[in-house]
Amino acid sequence: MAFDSELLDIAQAAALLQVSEASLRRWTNRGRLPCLRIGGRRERRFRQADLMAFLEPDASALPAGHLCAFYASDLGRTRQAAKLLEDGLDAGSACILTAEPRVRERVLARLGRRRPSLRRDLEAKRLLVSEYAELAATQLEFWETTFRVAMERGARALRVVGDVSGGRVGQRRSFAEVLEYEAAYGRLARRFPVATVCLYDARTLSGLQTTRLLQRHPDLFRHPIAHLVS
Amino acid sequence: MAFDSELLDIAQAAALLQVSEASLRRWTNRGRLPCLRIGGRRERRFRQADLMAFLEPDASALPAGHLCAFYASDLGRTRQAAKLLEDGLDAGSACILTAEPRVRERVLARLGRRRPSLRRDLEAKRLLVSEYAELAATQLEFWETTFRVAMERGARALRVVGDVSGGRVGQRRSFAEVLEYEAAYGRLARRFPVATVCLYDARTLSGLQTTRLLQRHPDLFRHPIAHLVS
DNA sequence: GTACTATAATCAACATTGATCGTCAAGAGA
DNA sequence: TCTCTTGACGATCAATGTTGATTATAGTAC
Repeated sequence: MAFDSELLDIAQAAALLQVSEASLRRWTNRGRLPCLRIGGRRERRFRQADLMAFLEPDASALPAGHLCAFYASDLGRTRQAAKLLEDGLDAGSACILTAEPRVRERVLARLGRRRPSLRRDLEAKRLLVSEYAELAATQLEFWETTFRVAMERGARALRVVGDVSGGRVGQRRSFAEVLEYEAAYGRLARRFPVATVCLYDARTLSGLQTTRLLQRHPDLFRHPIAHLVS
Repeated sequence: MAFDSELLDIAQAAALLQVSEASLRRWTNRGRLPCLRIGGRRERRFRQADLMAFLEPDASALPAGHLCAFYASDLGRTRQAAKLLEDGLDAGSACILTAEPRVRERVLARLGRRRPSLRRDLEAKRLLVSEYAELAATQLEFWETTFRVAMERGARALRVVGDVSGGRVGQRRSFAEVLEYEAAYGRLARRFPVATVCLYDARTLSGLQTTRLLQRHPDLFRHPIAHLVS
């Protein structure tokens, strides 16, 4: 069977995705998978691009992008950061954890329990730890040089996990400054193959602030979020 | 085989649409598909544009899903709701607006200014307006029957815009009840080709509440959000 | 120009397929 | 555990696919 044509009938589409035709019919009937209809029998025709887009990316294989996530407890923060770093290291990415010392300790402790090779990851600089600089400009320079060095050392992908709410940053910077920093970081990170997850403490945010943060992380969303907040 | 030329012969057209030449002949003979004739043998030639136009879309602009959005002002609420309904009506979806009377008035007024045919849309039940029921169970039954009736009436896609924060619901129901309602609605809506946008007032939400709401609208996100909140 | 072959149209008869509905048991996830 | 999804089956209906035969034209070789 040849898949070289743009449009596929339901049998070809089922073979391509390795699912039953019944599932394709259910998915299209419920509007989850787009399809075209042709002829008096309204036969389905699928675009290859739609079928490939229907394959959801794996959570542990974050593609490059600028994302954010929220925690509602200190344990939640530790768990999220450790999981993201574990997945990144497993995927062979050069990873960077940025958080205040107490948080770093907890995350590394949890990570070490699940990952015996953690010490070697740190020594080989596959995992770097750092703390947010006082000045946003200083921090942005740090990212620029760190990303560049990592790429020169042969890294194929990067992963950044930052606890933005924690430590000095969350307390000393105004919220407007945080927003501005996020926007600037997004522009910088776009030039590198880096998957970034900014962690925020949901307990310290208002609803309005949370939505403003989401606007600064458009990679999170499946659809354009022009009207997510207004 | 190359399809880059403007005119396709019947073999190329059949390959493009993944149908038999016999069907193309039948469709052209009955005038359902335009084609050009050439030479003393009256051979068929097809324009690519005609072939693509013969493919009928089966999904509306927005794919089905259960989304939410936030507003920070009454005007923002009106604007978002009107825009979503306008897009839905343009896409041919059967649309439903659920909000308290004062909000409905404003949304319909704004929509009417941009859409002269609004009155006919209402009369033809392409656009329904309603209000949230006191009991969640009652409201869920309303959705079930409304969706079913709309589909039986020939609707190919549905669109729901609901102002959850507004009116009685936001005030009388506890936040936990809202969360539970959203989860139940999500399970119900999954069975229909419906694109739903639940509108929330960001001014009345805490950061924690906002993140909990986001968890109940996983269709918003590009990636699984198992770790978006913890 | 002629002769020959390949091709497309047309028509008819028949076999196949896909859509739609319902049901149901096994499996995957929460 | 319970719920939802998936794959599979059956039945029905109408459109589609297939095949064959015939005819006239297009393309090609001479």
